[in-house]
Amino acid sequence: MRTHYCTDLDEKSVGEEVTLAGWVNSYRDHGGVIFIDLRDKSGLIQLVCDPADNEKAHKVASEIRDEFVLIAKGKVRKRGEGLENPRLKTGKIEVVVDDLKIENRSEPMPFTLGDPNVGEDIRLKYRYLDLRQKEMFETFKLRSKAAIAARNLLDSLGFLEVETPILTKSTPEGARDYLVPSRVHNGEFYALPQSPQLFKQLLMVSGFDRYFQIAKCFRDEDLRADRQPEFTQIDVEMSFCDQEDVMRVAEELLKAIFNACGREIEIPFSRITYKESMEKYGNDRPDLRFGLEMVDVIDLFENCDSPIFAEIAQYKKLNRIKALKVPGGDKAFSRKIIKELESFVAKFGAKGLAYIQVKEEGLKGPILKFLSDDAIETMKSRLDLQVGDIVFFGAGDRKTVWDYMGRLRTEVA
RNA sequence: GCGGUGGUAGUUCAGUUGGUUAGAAUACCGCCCUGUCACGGCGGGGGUCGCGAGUUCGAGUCUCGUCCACCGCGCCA
Repeated sequence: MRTHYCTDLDEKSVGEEVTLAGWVNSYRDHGGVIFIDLRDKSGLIQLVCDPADNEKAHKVASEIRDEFVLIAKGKVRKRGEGLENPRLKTGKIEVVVDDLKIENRSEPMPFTLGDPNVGEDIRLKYRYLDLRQKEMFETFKLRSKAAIAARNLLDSLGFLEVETPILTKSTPEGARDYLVPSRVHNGEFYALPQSPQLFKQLLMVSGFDRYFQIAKCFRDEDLRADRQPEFTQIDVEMSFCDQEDVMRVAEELLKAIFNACGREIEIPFSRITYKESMEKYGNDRPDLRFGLEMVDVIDLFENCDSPIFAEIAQYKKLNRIKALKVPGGDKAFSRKIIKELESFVAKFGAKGLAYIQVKEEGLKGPILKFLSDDAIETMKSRLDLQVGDIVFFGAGDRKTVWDYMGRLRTEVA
């Protein structure tokens, strides 16, 4: 029935009789000629219904509204001079319709496709409409490609794909289990797996050696913008291996997945120790797309005139005083923004947020008066301060300082 | 569980200090329009202002309660 997808056609198709099927993306009724942008999974093409060409098709076309489902038979024609649409992949051609069938009519749309401001609740309510959008289809396609690439790569490395049960016994980890009542065992419940670890030992001791699964995981915890209660995890397990083996498999896997999605990445990845990551970035999954490394300055406060800072500087193992220089930050951050950053870090246990501004006329900030001239000079060179910079300071026990300074780092980035 | 923000037309939003008949864009309906591609022109319909109380001569607007949504914290590897 259908002979082509919309974007299969191009200038080479001119003159061909084709049958297309799809949805009305938009229509323009000029009273005489009617234009229809027809959409299928491949993209758009313009249909033309001119009463001079075919009166019957034009009459059908005059009833058309957005999102009607059509089957259109017609001939591919090159568009005239100046009538081309460079924004369309098929913009140099159009299809002159000589037989138009309305397969299905559509109610008016409850929301505008492609409008990025439409709330997610309404999009989910009309999921079948939402999924018509190209971006939605591309997302599914990307996911499919990633999953297939992961399977192929792991298969090539000798991993066996397994599936483990969903209805299982609760294995108390950190997260709450989702529970499913059992009909057979009255009053008892199955738990849905938080992750598929439960069956690891069973397979490993049985000598399966290497296996993986692309597994659904369930955690009955509150959501975040980037966190769902139900998600998919690639679980890879291997026997008789060391850290290096595990990292190599992970790198190969990520390379294969990114490659399948059209991105080249370099392996091996750069590696830093846990300690270095915590000291410079304040967490164990640092965002390395920007610098903004925190710098240790605890030694400079050792004999300073502030009892609070001096006290903290006494215990170098447990405490930290970290400086975070934001180049050009003095100009970029208004008083108000700095206030907001202060209350931002306060949420994570910061007692305050000291800072030093680097002005034309010199350094400015309330903590300068506590520091010796020597310490200030050392600070200048250690942080390589330039006019226009701002430096934030976090002081206290190391876990707290790492946490809020690390969060501050990504917040200001 | 806690905090912040929001809820007004199908959708996205505006609505002044509490004051006449609650607006715009888009969508929808009707008429007109033969080269548009976000087509255009004219006209029209469409509202439990989340819900419930309260203050007031008068509430979309103020107060309290409640429900829902989003964002964050707690929680969550």
